[in-house]
Amino acid sequence: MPVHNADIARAFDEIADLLELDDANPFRVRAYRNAARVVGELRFDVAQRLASGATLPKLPGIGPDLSTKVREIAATGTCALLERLQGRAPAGVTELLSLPGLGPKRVRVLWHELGVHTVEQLRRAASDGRVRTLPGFGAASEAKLLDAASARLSRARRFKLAVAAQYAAPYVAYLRAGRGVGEVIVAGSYRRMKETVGDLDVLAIADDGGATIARFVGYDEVADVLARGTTRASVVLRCGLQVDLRVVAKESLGAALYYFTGSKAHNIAVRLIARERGLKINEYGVFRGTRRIAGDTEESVFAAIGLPYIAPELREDQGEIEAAQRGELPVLVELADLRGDLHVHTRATDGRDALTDMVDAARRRGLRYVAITEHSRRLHMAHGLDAARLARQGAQIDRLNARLDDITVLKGIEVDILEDGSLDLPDAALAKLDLVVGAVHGNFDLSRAEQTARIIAAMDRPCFSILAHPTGRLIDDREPYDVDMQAIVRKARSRGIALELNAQPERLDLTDVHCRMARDEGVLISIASDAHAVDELADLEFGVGQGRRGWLSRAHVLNALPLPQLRKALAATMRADAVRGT
DNA sequence: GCCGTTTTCGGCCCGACTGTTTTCAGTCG
Repeated sequence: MPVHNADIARAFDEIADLLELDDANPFRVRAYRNAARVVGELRFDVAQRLASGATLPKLPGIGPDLSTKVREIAATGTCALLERLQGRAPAGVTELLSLPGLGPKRVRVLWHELGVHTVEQLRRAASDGRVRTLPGFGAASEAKLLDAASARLSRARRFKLAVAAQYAAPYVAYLRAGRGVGEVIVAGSYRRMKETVGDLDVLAIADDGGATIARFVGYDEVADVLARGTTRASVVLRCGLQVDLRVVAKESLGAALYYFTGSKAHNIAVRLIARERGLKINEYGVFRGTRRIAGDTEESVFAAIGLPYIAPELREDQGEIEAAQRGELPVLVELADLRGDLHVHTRATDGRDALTDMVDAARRRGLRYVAITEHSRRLHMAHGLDAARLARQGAQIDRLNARLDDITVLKGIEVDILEDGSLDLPDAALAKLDLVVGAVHGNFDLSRAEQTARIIAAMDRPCFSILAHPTGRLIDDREPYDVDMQAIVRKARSRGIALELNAQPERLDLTDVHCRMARDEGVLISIASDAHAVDELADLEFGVGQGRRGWLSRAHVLNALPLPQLRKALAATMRADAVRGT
């Protein structure tokens, strides 16, 4: 069973949890948490690299001891310390730590005094009235824990970014309409464009904090008020999404925005830099002693500690601070940089809108080209195209192009990569197209070696331009298939193939980590909507957000190329001369 | 457990809210 970075990260996180329950030195706990984060966000597979005989580079915060444990876990899936700690604690107890209102101290009391170590046991103990008898607990805590345990047993914990956006936008508009309310901004992981968010962190500038808080908790979607002070409040909406509001003074907006955008790891790293300069950063500003020297804008916060502005999507402590210090921050791609969309469906297969409507919608969004890429015949459910229908659609596109002057329709296909690595349509049919987007839509459960070989075989076909949604994952719904992304990236580079960053909010596939891996290897990314309806072209926004998290500049994005250069790049992937019978 | 042009020891980011331990610990972001 191969061990992946996520497994190593999980092991470190569990060690940290168990150490906390053991009342260990909090800085030791932090070291394990940091190690979990660092390993989890690496752009290469640790176990694979070690197995190949290579050594690990020095990783920040991972010293001799943790580095030994990384190797131990990579080889065995666990380590002696973890097993020893697990032997001392009942299974499931660490999950209690993730419930709101429970930290190590209180979990320890629940466990030692009541024998409670699972969420279900906690729910029972809280509903029986046993929790309130414990030292440090009362009736109020008991009720909150009952709610938290019941909620955990019944609902999902994180919201996809696009779903959170549907709740955020009207709530923000409602808050803005309040008397004396100025700017209202959603910070946190939402602003960093993370693919899922656990809650919304909202900042509001307001004259009267109390009135704004009152308006906030009075919103008609609010199901529960978790906390309510003079400058902060927390609520849960009926959909289960938690929203936190902070009311800040106008002159502190930059500092507050910076502080509450995070990430936590980024903030901690930057505050260390500030401290080395004799400065203190908090949500009110940047201070030298008691004197406030910056904080009205985020730019002023960065400037005060000698850094250029770092875009929110980069703030993960993944090298952006060092890059900023060296003056080497990337200029990130923007939605306006996209000149086209290279993955779009129509009613001919499983899309909902007609070819002309999709093209018109793309044109209205300012795109200069759009590729029609229907499913191929294997996907019966989607009424996939065979060679004859594909040819007929090609003729239709020719006629359409003849009367369009401000957008070009490209002929493409989203062809299925079959289990043996062959493609679902004959090379001769593919060779007539402008581009071929290849995709895995079945046989997800092949072994890593088989899946990798299958996809690489497909990429070796004469006509193959872009690998669609390269890991096949559906966020919270389907795990990515097991594939050696490093090998895929290398193959893409050698053949001039681009990898797709599928912008559908439930896919966002590539991940940010893989995006950056591809970028570092010089592989172009196609940020594509995979739209099945006119409205879904707007999903490009989420793809761009993910791409920015993956450090992409315009130069790394295939569909940021002007049409002539795009055609040139695509032509190199369509080796029609290698196809017989054309 | 990590780290080092103030350091190989003694530090390790910072403030608000809650509930309950009547002066603050625990938790959270």
